[in-house]
Amino acid sequence: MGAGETRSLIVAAADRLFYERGYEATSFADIAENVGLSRGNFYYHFRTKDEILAAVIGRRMDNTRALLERWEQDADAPVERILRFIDILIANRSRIMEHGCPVGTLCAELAKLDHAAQNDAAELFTLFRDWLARQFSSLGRAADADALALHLLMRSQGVATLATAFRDETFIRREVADMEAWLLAQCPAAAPLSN
Amino acid sequence: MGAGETRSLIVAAADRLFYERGYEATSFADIAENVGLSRGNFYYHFRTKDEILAAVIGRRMDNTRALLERWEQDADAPVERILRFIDILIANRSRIMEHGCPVGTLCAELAKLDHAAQNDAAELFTLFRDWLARQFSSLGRAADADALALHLLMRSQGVATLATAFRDETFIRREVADMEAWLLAQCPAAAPLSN
DNA sequence: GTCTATAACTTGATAGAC
DNA sequence: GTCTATCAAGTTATAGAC
Repeated sequence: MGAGETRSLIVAAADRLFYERGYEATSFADIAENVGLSRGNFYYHFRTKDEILAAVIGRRMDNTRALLERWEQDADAPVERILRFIDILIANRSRIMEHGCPVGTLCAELAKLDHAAQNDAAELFTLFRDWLARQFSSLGRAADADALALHLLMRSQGVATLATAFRDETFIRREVADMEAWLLAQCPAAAPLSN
Repeated sequence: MGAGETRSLIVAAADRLFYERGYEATSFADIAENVGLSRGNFYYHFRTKDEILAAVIGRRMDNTRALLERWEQDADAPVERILRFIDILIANRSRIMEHGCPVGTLCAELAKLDHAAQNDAAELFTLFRDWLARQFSSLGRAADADALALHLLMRSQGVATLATAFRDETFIRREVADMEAWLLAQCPAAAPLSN
């Protein structure tokens, strides 16, 4: 097994464990055991825990960029694209009820640890924020596109947090329906006579 | 110094540290040092970390009940009372931008640790949920009072999470204004002719 | 009720053999 | 590139003197 491949396995395992258990609660031993490596060998690939975290954030950045690109290719209409974003609350509901949103919970934990990488983690939010803002701009809401993007991000984070606390799938579905109704109400094309 | 008093000091210190640094990242040594106690003596008051967590959650439950009672006494109108709830995002904005919401972040962390006390922590949310639902009921929205309460809780959680990630006070104030507008729109008295 | 001393273990991290 | 052996420091937790 090549070094690059082993490194990828380590980052993938760390990504999953950081999400499921949290960054602080995940030890080198946990990750090494998960990959089937000895603790000693682990340090050949990553010298510090901060290095693994940086690699995990980088991996999530790549995956998120790929996801947003896919949404953009799969749907032409901005509203359809934004609906894809909203739908992740439904698609990932089980994991969200168990472990929350991967981005929101990582940012919250790093903020408490006053970790140097907290701004890098927030960049994951920025990817969604800018992508959503571009969709709202295409929708004819260029003036407040960023505020609309943040509002939608805010809702998804609130839903994820309460879904984790109450483990209530009905709540998720109700709020998703409310978000979709809100989205359609934001579309100027829905009220052509008012222009 | 009596045992009860020392115990109170420990719980108060743990409450603050759990909020600022997180439960997992706070050690017995941190708490003991904060209170000015030796590590050994600490175990006279609390035998396990779970016991401290239970005491901290109990303290927060008491403080929350007192807070909700105060809001109820300070304002007679349900709308006014709900506005008090929304206002904590403004009043506590600095600490929220640094450490998030004390309830949301604790629930998220305990969920990841799969901790036995995660349901007890969620009861903190339930206090707000039931109190808000009572206010919405008084407002003439008995039919969907619980859904409205959860919606408002959801928004406050979303705002807290993004405020921590982006450290953006303007965002908080904009979303609070939006929440207040939403609240007034929910009030049936605002549209008497439609009844 | 408070302290020191210490046990038993896990943590992140290193050195060096293969 | 992978391993074993090992390190110092930190973790929860206990025993026993004062």
